[in-house]
Amino acid sequence: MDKQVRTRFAPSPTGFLHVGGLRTALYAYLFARHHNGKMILRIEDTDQERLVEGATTHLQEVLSTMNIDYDEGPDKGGEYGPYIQSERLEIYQKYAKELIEKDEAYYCFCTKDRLDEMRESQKKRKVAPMYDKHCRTLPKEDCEKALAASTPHVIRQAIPTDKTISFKDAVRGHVEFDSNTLDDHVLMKADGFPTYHLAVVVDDHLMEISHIIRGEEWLPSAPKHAALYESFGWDIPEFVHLPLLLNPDRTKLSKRQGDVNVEDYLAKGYLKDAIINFIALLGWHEEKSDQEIYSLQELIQKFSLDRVQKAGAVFDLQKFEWINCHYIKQLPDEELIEKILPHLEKEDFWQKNPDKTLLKNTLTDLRARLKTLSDVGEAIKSYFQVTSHDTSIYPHEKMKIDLPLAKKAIEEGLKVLEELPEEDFTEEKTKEALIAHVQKLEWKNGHLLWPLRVAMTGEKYSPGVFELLTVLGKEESLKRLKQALELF
RNA sequence: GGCCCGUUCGUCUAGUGGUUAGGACGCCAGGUUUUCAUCCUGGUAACAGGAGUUCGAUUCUCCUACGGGCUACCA
Repeated sequence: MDKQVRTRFAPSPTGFLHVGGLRTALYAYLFARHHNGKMILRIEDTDQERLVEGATTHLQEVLSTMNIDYDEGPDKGGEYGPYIQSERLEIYQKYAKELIEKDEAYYCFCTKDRLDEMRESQKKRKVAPMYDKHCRTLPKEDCEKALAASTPHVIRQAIPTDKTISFKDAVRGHVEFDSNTLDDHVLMKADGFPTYHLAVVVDDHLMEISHIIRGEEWLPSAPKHAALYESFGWDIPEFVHLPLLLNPDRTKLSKRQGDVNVEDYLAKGYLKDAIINFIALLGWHEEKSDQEIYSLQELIQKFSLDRVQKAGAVFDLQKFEWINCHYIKQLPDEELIEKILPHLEKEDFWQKNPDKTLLKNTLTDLRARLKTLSDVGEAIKSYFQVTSHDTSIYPHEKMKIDLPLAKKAIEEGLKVLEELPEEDFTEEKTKEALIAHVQKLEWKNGHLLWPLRVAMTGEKYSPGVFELLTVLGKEESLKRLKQALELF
């Protein structure tokens, strides 16, 4: 790469960060870092109506928590600023004027009514709805008169006629369009703001962006941008149109079919490393490799544009959960506890009994149970409380045990456990002792273990007897068993 | 309707002019812990269709089908 690599992520501040946006940002970041280049954050707020207050700050925060550490942007500064488009209006106006002078753009005074009518009739005749270029041939005098009278107007791009516009896309190769199918779309709106098409081209050029990495939904407007570069006489950066992220039904990923915001997943307790890992693999994969787990550093080292997939990728929650599980299992004790605490604080049982020692004892079992951090309550509540004593659980079909027998089992268990010293409340020792007793009684394991487990938790599903005994310790275990005995 | 893009197991993907088309998630079965979760073992499952090039195409070319995206003074 002879020129310095400069990529940008250019969201509009209209709300939360979409996972598709995160992937675009991630790829821009990975590519820039891989080539020792720069990544820029640029805020595209040219649509005043869709602005959401605080969205820019929020965007910056989320990127930062995801460790996507861009080099230039509204909050970081840089030599190519300002990085917020609403602060660059004079720049766009200047370049729009230049296009007018070059006859590459023209003033348009058409009213909304006229345009609506025109489109309506085009639809009726089943022709492509496009601007009819009415003002493109407006006599100069009329145009000047209208301008002098301050008639509301826009500036439209004068798309060349009868031309093939082609460009190279890093993912798709050579792409070409017939210029006659391209609309003379608006470059400058009546409110003095540019549209995306003008702003993006001007800014990418001025900010010396080398690779335009964005979603595939932009591919149809890329030829217009290419034409604009040509009108200005500028070099065209490399286009990189990423395949779309998809719903399970293969439409463009959207709400209604699940969460799409990064902050939703963060809040649910998906780890950021897991999110990055999962998102990165949606549309990119290392050559000749089966690897599934990648750190951010590893991604930077291995990422390349030519391994980007052409087809869209379904956002598959199950695989996402699996990756998240993987990362949770690898978390060291201290970190796991730290991450889990905020989710635990919502739980009744924790508010009543915030026993950190007990929590620590559950960690091994907890790692096997968590899909997301927010599952923590469900996963360990039986260690903290006896939630219910549903006696209907005891006469269980499979176990062929009825209530009197269950009671007897608890008594037998108690006998053994009372004699076991506190320090022998480990998985191995409790198992040894209880199984030996089962053999002595000539029972089946389940006849003793099942009632003990339910007695200690009051639940149909819970951790195993030996785990419970180990985590709870002698005192608490015996207390619970005796309690159960009274209840039944 | 028009324009553009795409198509390997259900999903994410690896791969090659000659392969038993590989892995992961999921699912199913078995094992461990007589619950659940974890863990281990095994299994299920794909080159959209047609034509051409070729001794041979999943791989190269074309066509068709299907899917998707775009089609605003939104981005």
